Amino acid sequence: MNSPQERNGGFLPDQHDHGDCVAAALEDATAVCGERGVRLTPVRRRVLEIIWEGHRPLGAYAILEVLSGEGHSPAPPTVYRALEFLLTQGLVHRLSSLNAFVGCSRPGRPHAGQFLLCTACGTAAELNDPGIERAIERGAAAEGFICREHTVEIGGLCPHCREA
Amino acid sequence: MNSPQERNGGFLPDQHDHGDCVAAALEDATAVCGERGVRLTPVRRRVLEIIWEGHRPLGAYAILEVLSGEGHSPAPPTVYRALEFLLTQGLVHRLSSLNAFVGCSRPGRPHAGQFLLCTACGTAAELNDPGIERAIERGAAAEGFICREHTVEIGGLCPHCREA
DNA sequence: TACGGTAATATTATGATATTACAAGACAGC
DNA sequence: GCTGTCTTGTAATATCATAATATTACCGTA
Repeated sequence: MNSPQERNGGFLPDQHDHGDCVAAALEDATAVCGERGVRLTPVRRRVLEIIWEGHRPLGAYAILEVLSGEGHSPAPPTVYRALEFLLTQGLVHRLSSLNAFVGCSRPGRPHAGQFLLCTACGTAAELNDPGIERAIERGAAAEGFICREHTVEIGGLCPHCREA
Repeated sequence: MNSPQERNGGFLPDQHDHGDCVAAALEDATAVCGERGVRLTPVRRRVLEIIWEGHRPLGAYAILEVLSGEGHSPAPPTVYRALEFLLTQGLVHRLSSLNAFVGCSRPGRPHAGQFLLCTACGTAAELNDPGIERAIERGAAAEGFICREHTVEIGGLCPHCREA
């Protein structure tokens, strides 16, 4: 298995073995939580799994709906709490331009990341591009601004959809 | 007066003549709308003015509240419609990380921009930094992604607040 | 196995943001 | 002044998120 730091955050072929993605993500999450002594409870684990079931960002209420179809119908705060936990642990990212959540492809330590969002098929890819980070840092510094966090979300067409 | 392309989007001194900012923004907006044959109606003009009354992003319901204090109490759709018009004409920007709107310091043609958002005082500055845009373009291209639009919102401390 | 402490979840309600659908009014061009 | 179009008003509702409080599960201790 890949270490958490190396997992592919890019666009994958349609036919990739997605079960592996989910399994690897859960394995990483279990490891990370274990190291930190925090608990990946059933709700948290299931929410993470639901998010990983597609490579596309999912809204909190979509997650809620999946859970409701499983005999277990939590109220919004339960899902939001699970999401908050996963965000804090750096296991998922929140995309503010979509009000949605996506699995982190490089769990281990919280980080900002940059996201490519395909407007045609809805899939997302995560970058952690030092060039972008440097450019932002430099642009901010030129205004005398101290950068603490950033949101970078790029809409467009993924490699699969650009052809269609 | 500055041309629309040249207006300062950065952090201004506290004591700058803010009346001039507002006046200039409205003048630009009037010119831009005139050229395009679209109507800067009283509601639209007033919403733009309210947004420009501070250099900090304002939520739709905050705008609504200001309007309500003026004897004129429109419902949310009126404000959202005015905002949509202003967005379309490139006169304001929407900041998704804040669910708020801020005046565009470079009206004339719609563009994405990058935003520095001070978490201490709430002011915003607009960049249009070719370095950031190039870095994003390059990062996206490396994944085979065609970039159509981007959201870049940077949280941190503005020059005034970094000292306090 | 009872106890107390802590973390997690459930429940209820509400706040905040945004949109839909349709009716009524204002305006420009003829 | 008509006529068609653009704009605004109005009511209802959808969507996203959190507050406040209560309850339950789990853990260590004895």
